[in-house]
This record gives sequence, structure tokens and C-alpha cells, in this order.
Amino acid sequence: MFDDDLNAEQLAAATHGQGPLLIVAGAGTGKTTTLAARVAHLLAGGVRPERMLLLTFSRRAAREMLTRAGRLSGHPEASRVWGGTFHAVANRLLRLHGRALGLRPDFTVLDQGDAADVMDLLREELGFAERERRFPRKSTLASVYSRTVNAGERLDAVVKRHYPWCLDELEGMRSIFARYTERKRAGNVLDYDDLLLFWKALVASPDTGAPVAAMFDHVLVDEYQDTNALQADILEGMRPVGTARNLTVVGDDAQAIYGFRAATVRNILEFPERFPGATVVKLERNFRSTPEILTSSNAVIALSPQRHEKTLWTSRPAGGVPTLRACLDEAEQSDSVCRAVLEHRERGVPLKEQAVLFRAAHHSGLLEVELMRRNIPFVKYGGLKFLEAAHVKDALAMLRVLENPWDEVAWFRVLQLPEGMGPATARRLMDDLSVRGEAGASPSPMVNLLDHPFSVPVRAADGVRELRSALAGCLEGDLLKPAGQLERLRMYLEPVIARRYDAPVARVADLDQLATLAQGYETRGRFLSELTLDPPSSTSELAGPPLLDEDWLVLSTIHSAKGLEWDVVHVIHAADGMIPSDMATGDDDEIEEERRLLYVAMTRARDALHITWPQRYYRRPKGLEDPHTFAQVSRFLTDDVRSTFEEQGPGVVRLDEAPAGAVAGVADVDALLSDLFG
DNA sequence: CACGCTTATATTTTT
DNA sequence: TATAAGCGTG
Repeated sequence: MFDDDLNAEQLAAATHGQGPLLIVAGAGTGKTTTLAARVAHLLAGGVRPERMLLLTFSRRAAREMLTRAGRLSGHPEASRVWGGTFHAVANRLLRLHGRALGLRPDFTVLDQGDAADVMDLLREELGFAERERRFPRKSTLASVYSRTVNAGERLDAVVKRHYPWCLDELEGMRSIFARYTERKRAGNVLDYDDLLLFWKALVASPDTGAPVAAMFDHVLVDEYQDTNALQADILEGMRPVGTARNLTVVGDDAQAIYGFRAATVRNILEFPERFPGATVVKLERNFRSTPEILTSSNAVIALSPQRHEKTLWTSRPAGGVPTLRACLDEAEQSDSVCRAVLEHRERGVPLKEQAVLFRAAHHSGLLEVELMRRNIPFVKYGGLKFLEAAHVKDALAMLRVLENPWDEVAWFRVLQLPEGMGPATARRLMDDLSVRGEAGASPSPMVNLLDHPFSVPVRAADGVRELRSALAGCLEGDLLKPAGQLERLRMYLEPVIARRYDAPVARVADLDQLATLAQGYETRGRFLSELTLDPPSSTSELAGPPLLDEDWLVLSTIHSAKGLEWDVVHVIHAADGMIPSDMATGDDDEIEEERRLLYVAMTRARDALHITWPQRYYRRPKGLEDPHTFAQVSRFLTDDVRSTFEEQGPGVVRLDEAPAGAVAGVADVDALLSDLFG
């Protein structure tokens, strides 16, 4: 059936029988194929799809794998396999079985931004906002909290190691975090970390543990190197009981890049000890890249002091040598990438088979401008801010109070929408509506708002009335579906947006996008949780079908490129301070993770790899500071590594190739001189 | 107390 | 660059 397409190791992994299985799969060794084949094998062997659990890093990965497994096995119901991220599966399980833990099944989910907003409320209430000393900002509080939970370490240890500048405020943080938990419980909301914590509690509980684990005959986990301690505990609890310990994990310690989420390679390294009797299969044959690309990639990872017990090899025929290009500055880098992209397209590689990868979402800014100028279509993955835009949050907050009337942050936002309503009045009104009452108590704050009299300042009265009728409109019978509700909310929000924000037309258009997104959903609750657990990851996912028949270049953060591959890969900003990021050079572990990041980026390439770095960065002048700084090539590209590249640079640019306007004007020469002597 | 304006500041990666 | 805090006005 599928045996023909697999090599011996892949076949061994795919057809493994009972017991724990660790597949150590190097980059490009056919990991997805193998995992899909294993699912297909199990399906063909009679395992019922709904008794299999496939945990992946993104919904997209799960979908892709299950489609392939369905095709391979010919099983008509392969899509009934439980597939998705840890968080999405937790959400599903907890709505089914959470009651046993004291959870109401209609909880709403806070994303990290919402969590930060709750912390901000608490910071205000507890008086940390007065600026006698600098207190950590809300997003820092949310990161510290999350990292502590996911690592399963004590707060003081986490702060000391990863947030040393916050050590003075440890006590304040502790008190905020304690209240934070109370608030979440009272408001019937769970954050991302709660989803995992309660899943763990579910499997640890004597009442629910065994039945939940017994739901599945096989559990399979992709990208295991990027799971954390909490997730490993969950898997231990989910391990199907009895003699059959059918847990399969796939991963590559050389590609571990989620340390900031408390992921630990110890999970993969210690798998055999934690799950005794484990079979280990190594996949070392690379099917993806040319030998030249592999040589360069291996050279990068070989310098890692940590042990990666694989050596990738390929039998692909020789191709081009990867290029490393020193550019004068960011402008020349953008220009150089555009040229290379177009050249490859001329030679028959469509834009879609090319990607530009970078460390941080904003690194592509200048390139995006240049691509637009040249009419080169592109989509960008990672760092998408759609759900973070204020007006989108406004609409979602309205849906959230409808769904869960005890959701405090959502109310706080909604009640400030009418003109004349600010934070103080909103808080007072929330008290009047008893938003902080116990979730499930009647009458609910929504009923209080809609049916009972309350007082607001005169100048806000009209606005609040309109808000009230918009919310009431959404609760009326005919509009029960989320898309219809959003349509009603749009009518209310249009003037609100026009009053509060600039570019109102574009913002209202975003609400239409949101409504389009909502069209596939029957219930508001489902729509909201899917949106927070699987947010649109690219501009194209939002733009929808019109783009689909076109060709476009892919722009992506390296993190979002995990598991993907292209014919041609361009890695930009390979300068020290970018890769590794200046933010991540605190300790050796962080630096090593940055090295793996570069490795991941390079190993995405099938046929051609181009790395560029600008020698000079222009910075916003702060006061009288020098407006530009000189950069070094990434420390990971040592001389030995560089010898595997074909080096290019401004020094070897042929004159007829010199990009017009980007190099060598009198101004550039003078700027250089003033740098030297100024 | 809301709101609009000015000024300081820190800045990664994602479920 | 974008956001948050600070300040003055109505």
C-alpha cells in the first residue's frame, strides 16, 4: 500500500507494533511521510480513527497529515482521528469532561493578550501603577507567569534566570499572580496554560484519569523536541493503560527552538528512561536538500556543543553551492533578495516555491516595501497582528460578553466603547452589574444590563443605550449564528470605530473579514475558541479565495517555517544581533537555541539557499547619536562554515549589477568617512 | 472623569 | 515604531 515509498527505517517506524516509540527524525528525512504512514498503517490494521490522538504543533500540520494518512490507507474516515495542538485538544476534552474537575463547560479562553489585560487590571487595582518604581509591563507579567507554569518551576527561580531585571518586584508579581488565578476562576475563563494544567489534572484525577486515557488506543506526537515539562506529564497520564503503551513521538533535538515557551529537549533525550521499553528509530537519510545545502547546514549544527546523535546524508545529485552575501545595508539586501527571487522565477521556480526567512517579524519591513514597489506578490506568516488590532478586539469582546457574561476583561473593554465612558465609569458599572459575582449565578450581568435600570453619566447615556440594543439584537432568535451577530455588531461598531480610530474604512473592512471567518461556524462559542486556539496565521488566510490562483512569495519568521520546505530559501539579516537576536544572548542555552534556529532556516531549502546580511544598519537617531551602526556576520557563520558557501559581497558586485540608487553615492562615501573620523 | 495631546521607552520567537 | 504613561483642559 504505502510500503513502496518508504525506506527501511521509515517502514520500521510506520509499522511498529505495541509499546512506546521514539522516532528521531532529522531535518528533511520524511518525518511527515512517516507519521502519516504510521497513522495509515494503524487505520489499515483496524484501529478506529476516533481512538487515535495525533498531537501536532499547528492545526495545519494535523490536517495535512490526516489527509495524507487518509489517502494512503484509503480509510474513509481518517479525518475522525483526534488531531490538533495540545491546546485545542485540551479545549475539546475539557468541554466534554471538565465538569468532573469543577469546570463549567461553557468557559471562554483567554489568549496571551487577554491574560496581559487581566494582569493590567490587577496592577491598577493593587496600586502598582503608581510610578514610584518601574513595575514590569503587562506583557512581561504574562510571559513570566506563563513560563513559570509551563516549566513547572518556582517563580523566584524563573525570574532569577530569565527576568533578572524584575527581581525587585518579585513580591508584587506574586500577589498579582495569586489574584489573577482567583479572577480567572470566578469569571469562568481559562488561559492557554490553564488548558494544559486542567488536562493534566484530568488525567491525574482518580475519577477521570483512567476513563480519559482509555479513550485512545494510540497517541502520536509530532515536534516532540518543542514540548515542555507540562506536556510531557500530560502524555505520561494519557499513555493508554494496560499492557499496550502505545505512544509514538517524533522529533529532532537539533531543531528545538521553543525554549522561550519552556520547551525542553530533555523530553526527547529522556524519553527512553521515562517510557521504559521504548523502541528508538533514527531517520538520517535526507530527501530534501542538495548535498551542498546539507554540508553547510551540518557545518552550522556541528559547532553546537550539545550532542545531536545523527549525521544527515543524501543521495541527491549535486546542485548549486549556497551563497552568503554581505550587503552594504538593508536597502541593498532587499534589492538583492528581489533580484534573486526574480532570477529563480525566470529559471522556472514559481514564487510559491520560494521563501524569505527571518528571525523577527519586523525584519521583513523594508523588503515588503520593496516587493510592493516591484509588484511582487507575497504573503507573510508569523507575527500577524489581526487579532491584536484594537477594533477587532472590540468586536470579539462583544461576542465574548455575550458568550460568557462573567468575562471581566471583555466587559471592561465593551463598556468603554460608548462616548463618555472611561475606565472609572466602566469599573463602577461593572460593579453595578455584578460582573465579579460568581459565574453561573443568576441574574447574569448581561441580564442586569439589558433588563434592569442602572445609572451612567448623562453624556454617556445615549451611547450606552445603543450598546445595549446591539447586544440585545445579538441575543434575538434569528441571529444566533456568529456571522449574523457580527453583522449586527458591525452596525453598532461602525460609528464607534469612526470616532475612536484613524483609517476607519480599513478597520470596518476588517470586521467584514471577521464575519467571513465566522461563516463556517454554527455556534458563537465554537467560533471564539477556534479563533483563539488557531488564529489566522497569514494575510492570505484572511484574504481568502481571490488570491488562490495567483503565485506569491512566502515571507515567514523562522519559527513559523518549522516543518515546511521550499525549492529556494532566502535567509535575511544573518548578522550578529539579529541571528542570534540581541535579546537572546543572555546565557549559553539561549545562544545555542539561536544556532538551531539558523539551522532550521537553512534546512528548509531543497535546491538553493541564499543567505544575506547587511553590513550597516540605519537606526533612528536618538539625540546626537550616530544614525547608523556597523554589523558583523552572524557568529554562527564561522570561517569554517563560510568555506562551504560561495561568498558574495559589495566588493565583488559587478558594476552592471549594482543596484541603482542603493550603493555608492557620494552621500554613502561621505557617511562612511564621517563614521571613520567623526 | 474623559479625552486629546506630548513625551518617554523598550524592542523576539507562539499556543 | 508603537505603545504606554503623563499632563492639561473642559
